[in-house]
Amino acid sequence: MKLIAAQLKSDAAAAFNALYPDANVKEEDILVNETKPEFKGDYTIVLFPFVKSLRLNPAALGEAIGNHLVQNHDNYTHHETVAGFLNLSINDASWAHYLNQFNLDLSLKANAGTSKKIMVEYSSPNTNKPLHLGHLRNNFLGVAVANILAEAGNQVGKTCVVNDRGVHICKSMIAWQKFGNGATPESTGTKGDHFVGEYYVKFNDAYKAEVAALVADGKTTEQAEQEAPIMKATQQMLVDWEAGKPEVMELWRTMNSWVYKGFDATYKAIGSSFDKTYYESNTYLLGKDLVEEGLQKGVFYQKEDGSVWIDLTADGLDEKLVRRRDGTSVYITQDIGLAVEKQKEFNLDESIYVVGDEQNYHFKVLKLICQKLGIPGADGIFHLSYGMVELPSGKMKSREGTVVDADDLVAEMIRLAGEQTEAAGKTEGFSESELQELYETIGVGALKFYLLRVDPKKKMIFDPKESIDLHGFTATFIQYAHARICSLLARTEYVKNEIVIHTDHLLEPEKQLLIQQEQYPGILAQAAMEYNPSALCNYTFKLAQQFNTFFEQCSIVRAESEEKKLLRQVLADHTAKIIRHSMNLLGIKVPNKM
RNA sequence: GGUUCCGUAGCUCAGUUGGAUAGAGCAACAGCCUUCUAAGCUGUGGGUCAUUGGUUCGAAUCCAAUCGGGAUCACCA
Repeated sequence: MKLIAAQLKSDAAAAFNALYPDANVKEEDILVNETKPEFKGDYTIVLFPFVKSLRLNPAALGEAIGNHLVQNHDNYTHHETVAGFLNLSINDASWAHYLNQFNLDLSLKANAGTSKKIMVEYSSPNTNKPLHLGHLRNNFLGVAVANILAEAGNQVGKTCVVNDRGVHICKSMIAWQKFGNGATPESTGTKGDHFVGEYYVKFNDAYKAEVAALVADGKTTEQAEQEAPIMKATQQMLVDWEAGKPEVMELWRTMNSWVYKGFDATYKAIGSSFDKTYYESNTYLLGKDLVEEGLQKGVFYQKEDGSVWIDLTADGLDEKLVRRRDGTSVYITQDIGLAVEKQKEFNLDESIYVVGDEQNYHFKVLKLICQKLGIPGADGIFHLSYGMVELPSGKMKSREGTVVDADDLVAEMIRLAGEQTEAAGKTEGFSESELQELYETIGVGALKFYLLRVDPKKKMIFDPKESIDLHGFTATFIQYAHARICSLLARTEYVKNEIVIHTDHLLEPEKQLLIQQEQYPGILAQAAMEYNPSALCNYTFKLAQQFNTFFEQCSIVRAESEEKKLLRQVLADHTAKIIRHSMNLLGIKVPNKM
């Protein structure tokens, strides 16, 4: 089935070519907009692009094309050219036809662009501290983008690379050895990732104290930082870990297992899941062979001290180290190795990395090196770069204790959702467990929407006061519209049936809602093409807004006729279906009543 | 300093491959519940689209310069 706007494009192209055979106008040359409310019409064709080549003034051209369309097609009833814009009115029968044909799955499939094999990597936690606000944006983006790409016809997997080794992990291990006295998450009643995070903080406190003491003894700060016993012990532990020393390995496994238990709970609460998890402890040695290979191919070169480099100055970048003097590999080398590994395992057309924009340079380099090495799938590497989340007071800084913890934030949002629901007196008819579910739906939904509604590429400000607002441009607003529709359809005994909807003249709110609904497949395709969930947020909010206007002005209970009643029920039903569909892609639940 | 991203209403953000009088939400103000859920609706005020120049029928959008801000340029990850 063809959407009305798409049909208009092809009809208009045909009209151009019939009237001006030399023009050779293609469908994609034609720009169709929704007609602005102050003008008569539903859709608008922009004439300016053709004015010059056809040597006609806009008014004459609009008149000619408009006449041709109205005379040759039943579905255009009226045209009017205003300053180079050809406004066309669509006849009600066409809208009725669209409504009867409405099938979300079919129309989306018809619009599906690609069918690639895609892997989305996101979340990338460290096992020395709990997830924070920045991780939330990352996770929400990862899930939403994966969902959207899958809906657009691709085969999509989700993966997570856990940073479970390294000096920072050893820090919390050392601190636990020193100060833990055998405490566990169970013994202290603390969530595992928070428990381990506390020892990471304890490490830093102890380290700071040791450094201060050494400086008081007359050492320079630099010396003190190097010689502090706790730091030395940490470095020794890393060496022991790499050597596989049993007691270190056991402590490492135990503490990581605490963290994973904590992460699982967080992921469950925010709806994140993965098809495959990579652990850096397994992948950090990958890529070593590739250095040799690169040397042989002449992609890399060796300096006198033995370190290995790649020269990217011809590509406008710098020289980049890929293997240290001592023969150990660096971060980027592991990433190249992992890219190869992923490719072997999944044979991807596209490998997406959801990673903050502070790593733009890193991923440019990664892709370039992979391409130069001729690694399969290198061209499909795509860094989905997103901006940092900042607070109104500025950046989050762990040193200043301004990092917003993910679990705390989720809990607070749910609590506030409950508080506001009760304050609004909307708890009647719910069981205790239903209420709990509703609060989660509202609280978590609000948080997700708040973080997803901004263009991923842009940095954003997280204003706690604003984020808990459940009015206006929020998930709650959309959820509320959905709940209203559900209760409305139940109350007015909506029975879907096959009768032809005879629309006697559509009212403005009805038509506006229709036009809005018709945009959905295009918006979804755009969101997939741009890897941009915020396009869905903006659209869905606009749709809900449009519905609310319609809801105020077009009564179903007191509809003028049975046809009108059914028409409005169908419009409401379709609105709810689109809301459910799009919110589901965003990872946001919608309640049937609230 | 090199590279790169950004600058739109008091605040947070939209603004399609350049198109009509630059739009939402929040905040402020004024209305609307004996009628389908008021977490809603309607209305008012609020703009040098950082600045200057250029490209053209037409610029928030493209180009250049300037000002202001962020990120990055580790034998860290």
